[in-house]
Amino acid sequence: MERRTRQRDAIRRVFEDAGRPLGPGEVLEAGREHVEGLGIATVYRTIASLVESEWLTPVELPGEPPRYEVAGQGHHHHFRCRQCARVFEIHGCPGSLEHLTPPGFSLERHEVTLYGLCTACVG
Amino acid sequence: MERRTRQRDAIRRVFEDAGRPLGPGEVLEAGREHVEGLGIATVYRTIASLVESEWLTPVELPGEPPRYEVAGQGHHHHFRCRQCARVFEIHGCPGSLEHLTPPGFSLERHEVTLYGLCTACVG
DNA sequence: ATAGATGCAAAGGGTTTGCACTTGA
DNA sequence: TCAAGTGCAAACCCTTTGCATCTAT
Repeated sequence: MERRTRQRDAIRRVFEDAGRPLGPGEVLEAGREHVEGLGIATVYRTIASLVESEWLTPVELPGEPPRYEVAGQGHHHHFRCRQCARVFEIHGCPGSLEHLTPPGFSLERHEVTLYGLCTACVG
Repeated sequence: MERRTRQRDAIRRVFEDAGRPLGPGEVLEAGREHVEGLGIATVYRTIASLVESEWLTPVELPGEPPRYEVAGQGHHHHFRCRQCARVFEIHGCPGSLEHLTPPGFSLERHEVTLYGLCTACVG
């Protein structure tokens, strides 16, 4: 992926405007407002290319298909609202979890997902 | 699912012997050592039934199809080996993660997954 | 005897790929 | 110009479902 196309521009725009992790279906829907007739295959291929070039980062939550967010935000975790299903970034980390690692195992990284209600849904 | 069958017995046996979360493919493979010709559809149907009756609990890790483990083990987390892809139970928990929760959000539960190498793969 | 359970094969749903057409440089 | 990029449709992979057969009770 080297050329600049309407489709690629639209897809990047969609992620920048969203400011939260998006799935391929959401990208297709939003992208079609910029490029009529945008195809799902192009969305998948462009996402794969943007992940490859590290412009996007995959966001994988348990039991859900992958979402993607703009890369370069450093180590962080996510909070998923059980009411509206939106995913938010959490700027904080429980820190080293070495003390949970079984003897003889080697810890390399961790994932933490919080669940509950977001501000909008707590009311 | 009410009747006792060779297939159902074999599948429960497989989970009890494994002592770790298994996916449908692993269950099929191991189950065929007890019941020749065991079908994948039976595995899926039996797992669904055992989850329904709360004998099994789904284990969902980020970006992977669900595994299942014998229920009733209380709150715990998992460690996934990046080498052999097996998943192990961790008996421990970082504790309350309230301090990571954004203001105005309500925390209900959390998931933690550790990644690295298991004892067998560290060597 | 008979309703539940099984195995096969076909159907689904989301993702990937092949291919001819379009388009950016 | 002409290879990269796109859209369509078919292929894929894993999971679910329909249906005839088998079997536990």
